[in-house]
Amino acid sequence: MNVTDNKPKWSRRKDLRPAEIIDAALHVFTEYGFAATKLDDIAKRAGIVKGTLYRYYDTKEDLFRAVVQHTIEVHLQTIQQVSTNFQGSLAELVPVLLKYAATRISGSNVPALARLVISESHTFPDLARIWYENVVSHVLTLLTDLIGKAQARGEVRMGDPKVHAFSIVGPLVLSALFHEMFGNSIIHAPSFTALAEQHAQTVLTGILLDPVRL
Amino acid sequence: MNVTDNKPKWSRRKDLRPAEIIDAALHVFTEYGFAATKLDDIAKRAGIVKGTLYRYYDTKEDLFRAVVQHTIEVHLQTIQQVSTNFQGSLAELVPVLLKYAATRISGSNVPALARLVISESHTFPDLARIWYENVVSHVLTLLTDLIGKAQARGEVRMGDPKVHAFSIVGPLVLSALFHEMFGNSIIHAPSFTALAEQHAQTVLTGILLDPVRL
Amino acid sequence: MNVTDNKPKWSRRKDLRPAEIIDAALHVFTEYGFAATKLDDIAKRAGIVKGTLYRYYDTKEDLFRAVVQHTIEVHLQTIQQVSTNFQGSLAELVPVLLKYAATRISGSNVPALARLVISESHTFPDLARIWYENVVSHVLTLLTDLIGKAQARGEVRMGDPKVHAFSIVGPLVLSALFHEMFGNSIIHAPSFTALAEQHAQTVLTGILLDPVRL
Amino acid sequence: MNVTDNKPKWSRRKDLRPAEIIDAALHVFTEYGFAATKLDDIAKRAGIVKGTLYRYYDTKEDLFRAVVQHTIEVHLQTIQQVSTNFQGSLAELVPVLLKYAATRISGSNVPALARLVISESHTFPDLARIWYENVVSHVLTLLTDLIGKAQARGEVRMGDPKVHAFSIVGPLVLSALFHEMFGNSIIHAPSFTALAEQHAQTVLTGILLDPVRL
DNA sequence: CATGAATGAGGTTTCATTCAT
DNA sequence: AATGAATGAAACCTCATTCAT
Repeated sequence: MNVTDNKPKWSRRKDLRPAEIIDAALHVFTEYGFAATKLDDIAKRAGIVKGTLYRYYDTKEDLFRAVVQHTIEVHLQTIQQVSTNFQGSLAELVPVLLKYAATRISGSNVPALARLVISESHTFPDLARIWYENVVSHVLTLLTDLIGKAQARGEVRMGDPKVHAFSIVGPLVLSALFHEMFGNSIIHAPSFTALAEQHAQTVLTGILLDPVRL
Repeated sequence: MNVTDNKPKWSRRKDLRPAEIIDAALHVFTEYGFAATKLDDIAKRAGIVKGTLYRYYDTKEDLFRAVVQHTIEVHLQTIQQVSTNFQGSLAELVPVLLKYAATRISGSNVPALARLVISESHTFPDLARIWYENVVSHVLTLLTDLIGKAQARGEVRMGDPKVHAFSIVGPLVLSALFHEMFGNSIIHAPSFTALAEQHAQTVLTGILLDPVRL
Repeated sequence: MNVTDNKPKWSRRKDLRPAEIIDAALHVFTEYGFAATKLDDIAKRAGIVKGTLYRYYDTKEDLFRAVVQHTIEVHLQTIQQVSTNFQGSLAELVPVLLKYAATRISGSNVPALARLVISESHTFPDLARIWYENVVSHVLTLLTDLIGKAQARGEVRMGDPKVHAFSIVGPLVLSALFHEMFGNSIIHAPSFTALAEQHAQTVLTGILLDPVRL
Repeated sequence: MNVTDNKPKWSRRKDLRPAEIIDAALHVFTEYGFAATKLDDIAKRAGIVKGTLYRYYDTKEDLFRAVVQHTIEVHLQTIQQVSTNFQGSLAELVPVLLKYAATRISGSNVPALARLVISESHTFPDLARIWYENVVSHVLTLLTDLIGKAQARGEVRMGDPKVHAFSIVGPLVLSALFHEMFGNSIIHAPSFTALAEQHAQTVLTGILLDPVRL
């Protein structure tokens, strides 16, 4: 409501924080996980020495939290723009959203960050919650709202809107997980865009009551 | 003090130890991840001392591999039975399979193990491959084969069978991931069984050419 | 308590540390041997803590090699000076060389180092080779060259020059070994200088064809 | 003097002690040294398990002492026979003794044992003393006695008989040390027998006042 | 501010020794 | 008498953190 208070409270002085450190740390943390990451490696990658890290972050844990929160924050803007600006029916949104997500996922660090948050969700449950509240819930709320309205208009089959939302995004998440775990060389998972297109048609056919025009 | 207090300091249980160690190690590894797990904790949980671990596993890494492989092997039997014994159409299989998976997932350690393999897939790519070959590929192959045959009979819409398979199982995997990451207390994700039922109808409607009877 | 007690916990002495560590390590290694030496003892003797050792040497083995090589290098200069500068006949060299060696041996760490290299020659054959090439072969080559020339001039009896060299230095080496093994308290081995003098006369008489002037 | 008390007091129940253990232990101890030797390796080599060793020796140290003492004891008989039976002049003894020693050294475990005793002489000074009293002193006493008598008869030059003894045996000891440290492959040390023969002539020429007949 | 030498707690691993079988 | 599973006390080594420079 307050114009000056629409940013999440976990956002911190990003102005002073050298982006090099966050970048380096994100890379190393996603590569090795929290416990196996050495501050020396982060420092080396950031072009500084270990001791200098302590000018910016008091502990390894602080740095880790900052990395996750900062990276989320960056993507948060995109998510919020999409979710607030979009005005349209579910049938219009789903293909666009899946396609958009598919193109954004390729080459981004979102899947790697997601894997990191998954990995450390037991050790850092607060980060899991931040991830949920700032990333997951936005997408789910956008979808469930649309689904609920469409159900009220008689356009979408009955059923838990949340389940429908899972039906929509689940396959794409699974695909991202595949690429993260097995890479491109090990298995032949469907490409993000191919999956987005085909699954959009499938799931819309599955949930719309009158999917004639798809 | 007590004359009858002649209980031994320890007992020899060579045959039972491995299972007890694997159990304890699975618990601690899934709780803390590979790097943050202390062998002392595993030993304590297994009711032995640290040194005894080394009679059974040469290194921490060996123990970790044994835990993952052993746990996979246990579930492998179930997976193979289901995938080899099932004979039926896709329309019959999907609801049964999703429901079966949903009930098996609850209270099992499969999601925790999956999370562990996801977490360590960069550090132990060979384990990721084992997971893929023994768990993932069985399910995918079962589904893509059925889908391909159904497409040949004109029962299922065209499209990459692998994408269809992702459309089928993706939401359930996402649901399991939710419960692993956020637990039951933090968010209200749909229950496994509710999701399985509703999504089965959705996805079958979405891919079958003549889903009248669903 | 004391207001003026602001002495630092430690000081940085990067340039001095290696020598101090080598000194301490040489002492402890020669006292206990490689395997029985504890890095804690070396660190304590060097006035640092165990972890600091690893800023300078990656492993215990690396430190050991450095100790041996460094100590050899120090004495190498002396050996090379003597062997290259000396110009004279065998009859002149032998008494001087033995006497010089006898005085240098007393109170030096050469016998202790030799004992160490002997002890670990099976575990570190490369160090045995370094010892041979840098210490032993210099002396042997110097002697065998002189002996060969003297034989060519008809001054020295026929026979393998290498055996003659052994005849010259063997007793002094044995004497050093005695002092290392049994110390001064246990047995009454001849003093280095007495042995050097008497044996020089003996061996020269033994190998020279015309030892009138001895 | 007492007929029933002419064996050294450190000789222990060799009757009950399995020779296999001593043999195995001697091999492993001489290969790795005391500290780096694992009882498991000794046991494996002896065809038993580690626990069984403790039926015969209370500690690793006890076993080590037994190995050294037993091996010394075996060679002691030879030494005593030679030193007590030999009756002759120094000029007769030296070539025979050196040649005999040279042939016995090749292929025997005496040099290896000597290296072991040298290595551990700081850790086990009592064993160094046993070695001295039972091996070294016998040879030295034999030689110094003969030298002293020969000097009294005017056959041998003046000088400390002990130094003369060192002049006699030093080169052979050095040669044995060479073979132990560097092996046959690394360097070309003189053969034991060649050295024994040539050095015998050298040293006798060196110390005899009238070495015409050599 | 930045550096990097130094710390010290803690982890994995080894192995002599014990003891139930 | 023999076994070998189990112990537990170190040992080597790592690395987040501190602090003199």
